[in-house]
Amino acid sequence: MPEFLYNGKLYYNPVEFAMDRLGGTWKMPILWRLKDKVMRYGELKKEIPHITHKMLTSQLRELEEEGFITRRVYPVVPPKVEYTITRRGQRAIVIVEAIRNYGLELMKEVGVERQKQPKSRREK
Amino acid sequence: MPEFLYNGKLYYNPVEFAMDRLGGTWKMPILWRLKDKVMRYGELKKEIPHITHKMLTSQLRELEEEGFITRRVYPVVPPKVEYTITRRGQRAIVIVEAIRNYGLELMKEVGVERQKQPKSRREK
DNA sequence: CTGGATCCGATTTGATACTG
DNA sequence: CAGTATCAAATCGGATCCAG
Repeated sequence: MPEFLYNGKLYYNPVEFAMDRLGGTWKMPILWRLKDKVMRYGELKKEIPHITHKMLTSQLRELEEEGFITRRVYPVVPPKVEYTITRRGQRAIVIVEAIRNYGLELMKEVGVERQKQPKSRREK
Repeated sequence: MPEFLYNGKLYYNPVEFAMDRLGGTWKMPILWRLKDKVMRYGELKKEIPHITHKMLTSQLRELEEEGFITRRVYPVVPPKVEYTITRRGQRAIVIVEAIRNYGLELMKEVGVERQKQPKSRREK
């Protein structure tokens, strides 16, 4: 069994190492949004409705630290910050996509019902 | 944004759905061990040295509930229980393998050092 | 040998208030 | 608009004990 240290943390296998970087509820959804476009903080917040402010900022920080996205601050007021996916992030998208497709497959298999949005009351 | 209920829990996207079933520190390593062989509880425990009793049993239960493995009890004393991967589990292995390879790639990229095992003191 | 139950500390997350 | 700080709630994980 491989076993190694990285940034002071002990990992037992490559899966754990990868999941420590991409896992959790929000990192992959965030990366997915940045897949093919630059986005501002507020745009991400709108497109991922249930994420809290705290989680969005903390997950963006971690993704940045690990080199999956870059953060660009424009020195204007009010502040403007753009997030862009990096080459490493693009590589991760391949995995996210595989997991996403697998999730869809699994949902079909177990018969998950998509929530119907009432016609005249769409999510804001 | 899709959004759906399954077993009383709310999910926001397919990635989250998949990760809820395969995520966590131990589920993929367990599945990985069962990839091509039937194993008893004690064998799994030995091959995944750092997992605790509690985590191994709880993760095996969840994998079973979600249909990734089957549990076969032999009515003997002392008890003998075998765990086998299912077709659904085999399908998941494809994903585990993708993540595993990605993890290895990432480790190389960031320069993770594998722990060298001293020649005469191998892990038991 | 396998596994359930309990206790308890550590870690994660959410809500809220405050800032330039 | 974007971000930080703080506190409380919830979840997770490890250690331990008991049981068939």
